[in-house]
Amino acid sequence: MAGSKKSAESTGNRPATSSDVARLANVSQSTVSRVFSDTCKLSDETRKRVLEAAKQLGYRPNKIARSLVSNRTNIIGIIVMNNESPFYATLTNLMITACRKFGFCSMVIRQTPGEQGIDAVTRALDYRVDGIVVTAIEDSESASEICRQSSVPLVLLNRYIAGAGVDSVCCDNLEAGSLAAQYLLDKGHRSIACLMGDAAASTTRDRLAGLRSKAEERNVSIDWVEYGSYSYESGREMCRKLLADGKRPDAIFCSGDIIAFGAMDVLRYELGLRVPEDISVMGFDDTAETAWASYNLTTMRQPYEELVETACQLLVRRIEGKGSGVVRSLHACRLVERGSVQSLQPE
Amino acid sequence: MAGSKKSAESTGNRPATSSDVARLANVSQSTVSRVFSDTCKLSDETRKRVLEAAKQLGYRPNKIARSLVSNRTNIIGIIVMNNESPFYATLTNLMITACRKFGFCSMVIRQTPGEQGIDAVTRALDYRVDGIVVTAIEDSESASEICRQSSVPLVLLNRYIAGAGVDSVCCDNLEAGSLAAQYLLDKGHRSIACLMGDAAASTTRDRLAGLRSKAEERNVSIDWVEYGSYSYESGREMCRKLLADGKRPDAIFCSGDIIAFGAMDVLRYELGLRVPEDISVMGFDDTAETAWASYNLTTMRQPYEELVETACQLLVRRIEGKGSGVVRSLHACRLVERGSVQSLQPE
DNA sequence: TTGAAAGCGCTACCAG
DNA sequence: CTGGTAGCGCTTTCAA
Repeated sequence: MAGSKKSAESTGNRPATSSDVARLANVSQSTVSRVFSDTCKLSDETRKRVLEAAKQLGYRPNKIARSLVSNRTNIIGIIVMNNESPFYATLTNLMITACRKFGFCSMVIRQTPGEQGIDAVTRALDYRVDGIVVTAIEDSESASEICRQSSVPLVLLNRYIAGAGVDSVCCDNLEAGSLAAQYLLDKGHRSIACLMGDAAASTTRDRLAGLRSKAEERNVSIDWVEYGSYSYESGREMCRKLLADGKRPDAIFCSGDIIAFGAMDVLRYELGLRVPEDISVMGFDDTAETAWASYNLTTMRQPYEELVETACQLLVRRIEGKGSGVVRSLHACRLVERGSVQSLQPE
Repeated sequence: MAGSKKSAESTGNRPATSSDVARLANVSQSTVSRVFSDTCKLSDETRKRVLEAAKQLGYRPNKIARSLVSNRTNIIGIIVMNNESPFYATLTNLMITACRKFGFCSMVIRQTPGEQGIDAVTRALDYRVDGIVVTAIEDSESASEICRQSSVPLVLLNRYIAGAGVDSVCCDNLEAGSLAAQYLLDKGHRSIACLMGDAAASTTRDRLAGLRSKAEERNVSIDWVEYGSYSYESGREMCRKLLADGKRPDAIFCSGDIIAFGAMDVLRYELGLRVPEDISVMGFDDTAETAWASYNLTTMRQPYEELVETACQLLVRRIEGKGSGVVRSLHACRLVERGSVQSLQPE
């Protein structure tokens, strides 16, 4: 149709291609390509002419076409699930920012409730993403398997799989749990209840294990443990259930801040208890809301930036073919003391 | 190197291509393509053979290659900025889900602080996304201009540009503001202060305008208005500033829930005032935290799902080349009455 | 330093 | 219903 008029300053309505630019600048298409891929050996004169023509036509290289031949999309797949929680939302946002910093775009894939983890990964793989980051996901094993088959690097963020050959980056939940226990114990708390998220997650298990071992080291046993999920509602329910049994711990350790918020609200507004005067509450993650005056929650801070930066760096190194054995990168948490834990010491 | 062995059950380490499958199934490459693009006219026999071969090789069509020829990536660019706020995080998550429902993947692009809005859009355009959704962005005009030039559909979500020829989907902020005023007035409040987010945003302006016009209709003037941004900290600061001036309104209307949280916390924990007994607070958006017992915030609910669904539908229709003039889709908000507004009526 | 030509993996057209 | 063939817009040899 309108295709015959090829002498063109204008390219009709379709985006200009390198050939269009070449024609206008009176050079070969290869030369145009070279200008935009910085394969430096070009005369200034030619480069200038090309750049001018490109500008005139509003030319920008088509990354899809580039990807096809270079076998690199410069896209990182970010696979998420429970993104409603502030913790994961933050992690995802930071991850997108970090990817950008390393020159990558982010394809965010949410694993839908009914969906297998492997299907979410496959959707990313279909676009030939250069690498994949997984935060929460069900069935990470098969996900990692399919990535290996496609030889696409995968890193687990805030998760790990024992024994599996997958790179992972998390905080040292074991140590953090232990630190939390130590803090609570030092403050004189002896009966400590635990409100835990998803029992299947490595993070949940490690936090409890760390807490427990430190407590036992000090001859305190952790007898009251509830499991639920990382959500406000679950925090409420677990708290209700705990207290309904007539248990009255000195302190409640929650494996996530959002659980702590739910618990605190039940304690204060359903049971009429004061926090921390009547009962202490401790969280985990240090999401933005912890600092809000209504909660003012003492918590273990995850080193967000560090985690994300490391994960991204690791992934990029893999993408560039560097890197050797399986990496399991562990990062220290830090106690952030606010006002939700009472000191029971006579001092 | 290893390229000569083309008889292959295995394709080395690279992903299998349609040609690999064709060879194994003893059909032409075109036939393989047909099987996977559902151009139905194929004998069951052939289809079965192809599918089997594909399975054996772990073949999946390369969407990048498909995109190059079909001129459709099936990717939607989602451009966000202030994604720290729960409201935008929710919107983004829902948008990703909606895109998926319509068969699209999401490339999430965060406009970095120093970056021009147009650059963020350009990054998406470089990947030839089929359409773009913009929530927060600076300088939407030039963004919309470049989309028009590339003839890539754009829809503004929770924003609009007066006069510009851009599709937009938002809630009816004017009406919502008016509804909020009506509610506050009906409850007997006469001196109403406003803590507003970003003064430049159409949403902010409309909410205030709606509130103001309804108030004036009832002979109440709105004299105390602070501007800031949609953040907890800003909420705190505005509230401090408001009350430090010795002003003591009956009620404070906040143009976003997160502002209200900051305000409530200052009222309660810095000024020792009770909400709602001493002063009433009303929010806007209905983010998840509003229902938390600590806040229990009365607010105007944005119809999230409806907004997102509409935006996605609109975008998809544009992508498919349907649709006519500029659409400005407006959606009603609904008052959600919780416990942060006191009735001043003698009743 | 530049140009010509091949080809990335796919769709789509045209024959048969 | 199936195969051959021509590109999509780009990078990358290989020559000149």
